[in-house]
Amino acid sequence: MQALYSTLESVIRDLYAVDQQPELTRPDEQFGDYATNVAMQLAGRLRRNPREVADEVVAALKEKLGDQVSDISIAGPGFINIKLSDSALADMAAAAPGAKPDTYKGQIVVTEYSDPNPFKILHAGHLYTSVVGYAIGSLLHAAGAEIHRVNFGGDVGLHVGKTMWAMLKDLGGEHPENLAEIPVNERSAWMAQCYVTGNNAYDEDEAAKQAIVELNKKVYQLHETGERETPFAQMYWTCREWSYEAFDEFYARIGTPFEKYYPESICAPIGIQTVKDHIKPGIYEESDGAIVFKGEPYGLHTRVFINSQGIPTYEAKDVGLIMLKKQDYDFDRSVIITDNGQEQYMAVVLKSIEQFAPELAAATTHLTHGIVKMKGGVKMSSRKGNILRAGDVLDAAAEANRQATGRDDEQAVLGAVKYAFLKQRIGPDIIYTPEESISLEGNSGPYLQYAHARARSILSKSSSAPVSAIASLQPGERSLARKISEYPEIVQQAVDELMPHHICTYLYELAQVFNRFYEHNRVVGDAREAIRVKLVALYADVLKDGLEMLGIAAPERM
RNA sequence: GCACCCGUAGCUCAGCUGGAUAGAGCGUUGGCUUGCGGAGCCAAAGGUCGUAGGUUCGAAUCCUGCCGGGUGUACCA
Repeated sequence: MQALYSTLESVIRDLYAVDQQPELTRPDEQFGDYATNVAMQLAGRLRRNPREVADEVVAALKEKLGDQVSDISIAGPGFINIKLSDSALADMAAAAPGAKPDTYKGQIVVTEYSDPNPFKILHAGHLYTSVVGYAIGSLLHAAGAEIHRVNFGGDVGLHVGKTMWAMLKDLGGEHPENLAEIPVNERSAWMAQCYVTGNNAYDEDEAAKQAIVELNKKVYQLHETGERETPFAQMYWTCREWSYEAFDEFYARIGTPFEKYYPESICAPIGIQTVKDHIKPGIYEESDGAIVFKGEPYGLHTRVFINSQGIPTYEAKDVGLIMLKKQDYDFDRSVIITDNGQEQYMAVVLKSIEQFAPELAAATTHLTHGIVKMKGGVKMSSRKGNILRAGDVLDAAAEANRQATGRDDEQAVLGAVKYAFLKQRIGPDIIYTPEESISLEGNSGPYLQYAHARARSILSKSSSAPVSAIASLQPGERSLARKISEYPEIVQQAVDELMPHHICTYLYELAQVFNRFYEHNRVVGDAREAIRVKLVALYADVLKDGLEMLGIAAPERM
């Protein structure tokens, strides 16, 4: 591919002495292996007939490529279609499984995603962003980056005040000893319920609202003073620990571990300091007792970084987080993945940082995804308690898998859920339908896992050594080789866009091509067994590589 | 009000750095019985790519207006 591209580029330079970036695409198989529209682009620039230009380019290409190609032809308004020789195509396929881009070679990249808040419950959205974030991290890693996966969450903030308020009510006051009565497996649910209760009280009861605001301040003070012994402090620290234990357990279960948690309490001091150090016109400014950044000059809006009570908002903590990440990792790039409700918010935060640390703002990428919605389009809110919990999603998938196969296969369950999330382009909302997400048929995770296991099974039945080089291919074999050879280009595209769904789309198409091949071509026992075993092995290797990059297991047997 | 995002088959989505007949899964209808794993394969039906213009040799893709849906917009996260 790369060689073909440079050849095409040099041919154009030699012929026309112009700097034209040619485009090489993978056309419909009937047209060839590669196609370029460069003749039509050049025709416009040179004011010539596109077919004539194409003729000249084709002649030069044939000259240079020699037996690398079996045919180069002109079609339609001036497309140049290139068909590789069988051996050249087979060589490309053979190199496909291990080929990786070097886009991020030598770079340190910090990825931050999932970001659940302690004292609240993990919902389907956290599951989604964990899966997607993990896959994006894998893409960066595959492209050569040294990757650090971190997680940011609010162990301080109004939601903690709300939860603590309801906890105090439920436990009859500051009685940390009563926490022992809550069964271990009910801790998360209890805290989630307290949050909902506290949130409702905050909205409906003025006295409760005042009390919650005070509790919020009190929690901040715990961090300032390091207090851990008072009954209130014991309650807070115990429940905070429960949250992180639950998070660890969850991430371990789904296979998306994190290297570090950045609690907001850690980010707050450095955030406040950074903001205060830059109180000057055009950066952070005092307004109505609060410290704000005015985004209007940049087409953005004004946001509060430190409120009039002196408490840092999420904005200041995010500033602190960015400073801390830089201190800890000295990254070349920081990738933050959140839902798209944060897009304009983050734009303000980054614009404010740009005013005093432009290089830091420039090295930060904010990727946003949609919200997980239930079928029917109802947005889930942990504030109201009508949420689909992360555990519920996995449990439903496990139950469906059990119904379908009569077995408990955690790998298939995770594969189903992860793939259902990953196959969709990152950006728009995700309409989550439990029944569909766990489907074992069609474009699904288990389909691909099964495809891989099946291919391995075929290989285990053959005693034939795969050929080292393939000289010629029959039509079905050629289609398979051609599809396999596309893999590196797909990975490159996924890396360039940081879009894992390209991998999903490709792997599914690959499996379809294979199944068609396999339907009509015997492998074990056939005269062409050595060649076909080679192709099946390459196919299985690409499936495995792709699935694992997505964070999906590729079992040998199912 | 202003800003941003989204409208492709009954449903869920690919395709969007402009290109050759708009693709897939699910669902619907009809085929594939003895062979390497049928979680499969083959076929049919189903689309004014929200809408009206514009740019272009060429527009689902780029630009503008409109319609419909969503999000954000100062002391929540």
